[in-house]
Amino acid sequence: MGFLSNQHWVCTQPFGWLELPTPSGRNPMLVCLSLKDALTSGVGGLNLSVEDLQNVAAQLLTQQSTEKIPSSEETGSHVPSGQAADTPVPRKGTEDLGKYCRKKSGNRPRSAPGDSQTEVPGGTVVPFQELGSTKNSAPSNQSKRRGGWPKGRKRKPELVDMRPPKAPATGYVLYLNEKRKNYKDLPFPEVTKLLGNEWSKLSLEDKRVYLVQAEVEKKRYREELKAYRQSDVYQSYLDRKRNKHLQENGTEESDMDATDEIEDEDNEELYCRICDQWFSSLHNKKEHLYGRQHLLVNITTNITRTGSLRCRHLAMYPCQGRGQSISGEFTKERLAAAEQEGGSSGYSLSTTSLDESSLDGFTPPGVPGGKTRRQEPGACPAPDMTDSICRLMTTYSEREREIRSLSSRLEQVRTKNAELMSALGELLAREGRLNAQLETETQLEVTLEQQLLSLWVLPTACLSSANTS
DNA sequence: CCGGAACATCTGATAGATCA
DNA sequence: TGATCTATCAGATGTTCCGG
Repeated sequence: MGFLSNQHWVCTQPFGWLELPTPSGRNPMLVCLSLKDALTSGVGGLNLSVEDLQNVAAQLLTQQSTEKIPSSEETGSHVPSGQAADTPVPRKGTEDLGKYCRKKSGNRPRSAPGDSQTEVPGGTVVPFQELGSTKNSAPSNQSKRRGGWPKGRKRKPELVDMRPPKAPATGYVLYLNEKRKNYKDLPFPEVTKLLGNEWSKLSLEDKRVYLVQAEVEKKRYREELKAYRQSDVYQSYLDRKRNKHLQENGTEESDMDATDEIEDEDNEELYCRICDQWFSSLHNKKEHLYGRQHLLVNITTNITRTGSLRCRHLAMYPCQGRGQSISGEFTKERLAAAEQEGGSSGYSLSTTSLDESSLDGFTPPGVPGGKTRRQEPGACPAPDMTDSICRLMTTYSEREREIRSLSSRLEQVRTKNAELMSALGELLAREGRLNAQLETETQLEVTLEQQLLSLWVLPTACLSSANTS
């Protein structure tokens, strides 16, 4: 959603506040616009110039980089005054939302899709509770306390002969393990906070090392789990359990657990071609598709192709979209449909979502079947648009470099500032000490002068008495 | 379908249960 | 009774499951 300010359109989704220059002559009314819409509904459809599009992208970049810099207040904000000055509700699909939810509810939120790791199912699905972990056997109303072993807990696992395989560590955990050594003197929660912060600031490229390791871990786990489930020990345990359930409830319990799905999970449906990531469920993948990370990857990796396709489209149908509502919501259904389409046609979601698919609803008069347009041969090259896209990309990278160098400069200045402040503190302390010393010595001087004076009194008295005698 | 709860990973200290 | 074992706690991230 967005609104029209004096000079700018301000929109909040999907990247937060985003300012667009107000096109001249546009009716100043409430306008619903997201960046995705701006991009997907076409420059022509929005009546936006190429410069406008560049502005949008530049702002997107700035905002993206701003979020990477810790002290965002110093880099300026797109949030209008009075808006969310204290604790704004983070957007869905961002890591901040996770922190917000945790803070608010004191509980753990769902994963942030944008930060999804390449997790594959089977991670924590062993029937742990039933098999032996005693964690869940604790009374639910038991108040939390530090340490100790609550009464009523079982001490030994039911399956002592064979333990289920250890669940695989995620990329984040692997990162924690490696970096934790560097902070041995800090308490555990402090280190976790620190490293959690670092992890969320890490680029995808930097995370990749750990994610790959996590993937190996996961494969190991899946193999071990499979072996575990096929073991005699486990089978006999299942039999015992089934019999027990039969005796207690009169019905046979299904021994199906999540590990049964292991064989089926290597499924293309769970793979995101754009981000090269696997997901453990369609649900997780869907969450990822709506997330910022996915969209940003889309934009950066496909904008060139998108530009050429779009300009081809616009060149063919120059009037398309003019005067249309720009509030076209980029619905989840459309995203999902676009992704499906991408799967079947070889196009990625990004390609479809950012160009053709989003225009499908705008079939120009007299052109039946919008989708057939994209196969239209002999489209015009529209070189000016391509140039603009190239310029946009250049601006993109220049801004990023600039922001990076400014960030590092800021860091240096801060360090220097801290050093100066510390030196100033020392000097002030020294000044205080010297002042105190001066005062002491002044007092001493006065005392000495008095003593000297009193010493002079005796000889003078003696001399005067001798003279008189 | 969505949101929330539960639980997994990591380390190390600690308290309480259990066993010889 | 002492030694040993194990849950719990801290915080962050990620996954899975379940109920509305």
